[in-house]
Amino acid sequence: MNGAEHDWGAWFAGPALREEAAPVRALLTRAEVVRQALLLLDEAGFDGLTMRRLAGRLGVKAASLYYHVRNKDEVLALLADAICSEIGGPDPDRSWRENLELMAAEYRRVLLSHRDAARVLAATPPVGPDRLRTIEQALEVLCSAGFPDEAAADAAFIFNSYVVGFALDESLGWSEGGPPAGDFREQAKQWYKSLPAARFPRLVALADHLFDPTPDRRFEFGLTALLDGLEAQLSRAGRG
Amino acid sequence: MNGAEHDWGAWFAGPALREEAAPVRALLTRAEVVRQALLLLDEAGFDGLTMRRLAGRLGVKAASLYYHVRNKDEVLALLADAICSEIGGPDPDRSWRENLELMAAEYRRVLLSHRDAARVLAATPPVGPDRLRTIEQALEVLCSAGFPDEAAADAAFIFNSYVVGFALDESLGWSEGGPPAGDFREQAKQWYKSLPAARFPRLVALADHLFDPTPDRRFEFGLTALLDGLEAQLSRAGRG
DNA sequence: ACCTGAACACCGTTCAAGT
DNA sequence: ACCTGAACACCGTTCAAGT
Repeated sequence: MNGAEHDWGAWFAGPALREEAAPVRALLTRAEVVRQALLLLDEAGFDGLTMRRLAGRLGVKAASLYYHVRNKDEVLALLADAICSEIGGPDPDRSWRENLELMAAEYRRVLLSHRDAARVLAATPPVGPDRLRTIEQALEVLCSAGFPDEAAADAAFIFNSYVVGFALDESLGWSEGGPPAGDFREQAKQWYKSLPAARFPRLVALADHLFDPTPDRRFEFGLTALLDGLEAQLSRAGRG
Repeated sequence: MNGAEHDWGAWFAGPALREEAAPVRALLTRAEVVRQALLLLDEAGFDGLTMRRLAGRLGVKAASLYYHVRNKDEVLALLADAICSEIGGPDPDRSWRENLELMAAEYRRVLLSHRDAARVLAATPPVGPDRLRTIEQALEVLCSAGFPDEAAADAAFIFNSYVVGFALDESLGWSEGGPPAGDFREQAKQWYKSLPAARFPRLVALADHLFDPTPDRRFEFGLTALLDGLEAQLSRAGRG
C-alpha cells in the first residue's frame, strides 16, 4: 500500500524497512549493517566510521560489505535515515509555530543524541524515507498555516538548514586534539579574552557571552528570531 | 602596534602576515603553502586537498610540509583565514540592518567563489585573525545598533551559522557520482515528483519550488526572516 | 635550518576466486 | 547467493638521516 512499489533505487537503493528479525546465525542484512554502523558512529565518531572497522564489527571482511551496499556514501545515507527515524512528528492540536518549535527541539535532541549525527546529515542527500517524512511534515505544517507554496518550501529549507547548522557547530566542539571537552569552553573563552583588545574590542568584551555554557538558550534565540520573521512574512502574504 | 605581540600560538601558530615577497628560489614559506593550498582547493575540492598533493605542487615531499605546519588541521585553519581575508567589512554610513545584509552577501559571495569554502570553515575553529575580524565587525554592528551584549553575541553566532550553513548546503550540491551539476536540480526535482504522492503529498506538490534554480532568492528569504526577528527582539529589548 | 627516505598504520574499492 | 584474498591506489604522520 501507499506506494511501496516506488523505485527508491537511484538515490536510495532499497528501503531498509522490510526486515525479518535478524536471525541468530550471522547472515548479514542491510539492516544489520546500518544498525552496527550507528553503534560504531556513537563509539568512534564520524572519522572513526570506516568500512573496515564496520566490517570487523560484523565479523566479516571489508570487501563483503560491498555485496550489501553500493559504497560508503550509501552507508552514510542509510545512517542519516536511521537517525531521522527517531525524530517525532508534529501535533495536530498545536499552532504552526508551536509545532515548528516542537519539531526543532525534537530534531536537535536526536542530532545531539548520536555522536556527529549532524555531520552525517550534512554529508548526505535527503533521500531516505524517514528523512523525507520529516521534511514532508514540516511542509505540511507550513502549508496548513497558510504559507504560499513557494514560501513554505523556502521556510522548510531554511528551518532545516538552521537546525542542522546549529547542531553542526555545537557538535564539532573544536576539541580535536585539544583539552577534554569539559574544559574546552573555558579554555576558548580565556584565549579570546587574551586577544589584543585594541584590534578586537568586542570579541574581548563579549567573550563571556560568546562562550556561554548554555547552547539551549542560544538555539531558542535564533529559532525565535527565525519564527518571528516567518510570522511577519505570513501576515504580509495574508495581506498581499 | 595594536597587539602584534599577541600569542596566537595555541590555536593559530604564527600569523601568515609578515611575508617577504616569495623569492624565486623554492624556499618554502608558510604563506606559500597556504597560497598553493587555496589553489589546490579550487581545483580539487575539499576531498582532493591532501598533504601529498599539496607537497607535490610545491615541488617538495609530503614530509617537508611538517616542518612549516603542524598538521593538516592547521593547513585548513590557515586556509579558512585566507578565505575570510577576502570578505569586506561593514559601511559606517549604513543602518545595522543594511550592514548585516551587506556583510551576509559579501560572506556568501566569498564562500561561493572558492570551491568547498564553506566546508573548510565548517571543519575549522574560528581562530585566524581575518576570521576573527569578520566576527568582530558583526559584533560591532550589533552592539552599535543597541543590542544588549548577550543578544549581540547570540545574534552574531546565529548570523554566522546561517550564512555558513546555507552556503554549505548550496555548495555540496549532492552531485557526487551523479549527473553533471547543471542537470542535477532538474534530476532531483523529477525524482521528488516521482515519489509516492499518498505518502509525501507536499513533497510531490512542492518539488518545483524546493528545487527552484534561484538560491539567491531563498538566501534573501531566510536572511529577511532572521533580520525581521532580530529587529523584533531589538525593539523588545529597547522597551524592556 | 630545511628537506628527504623510508616506514607505519591506516583508508575505500575492485575483482577474480572460492563455497 | 554470499563471502574472501589479494591487490590497487591512495591517505596523514613520524623520525632518523642527510645537507
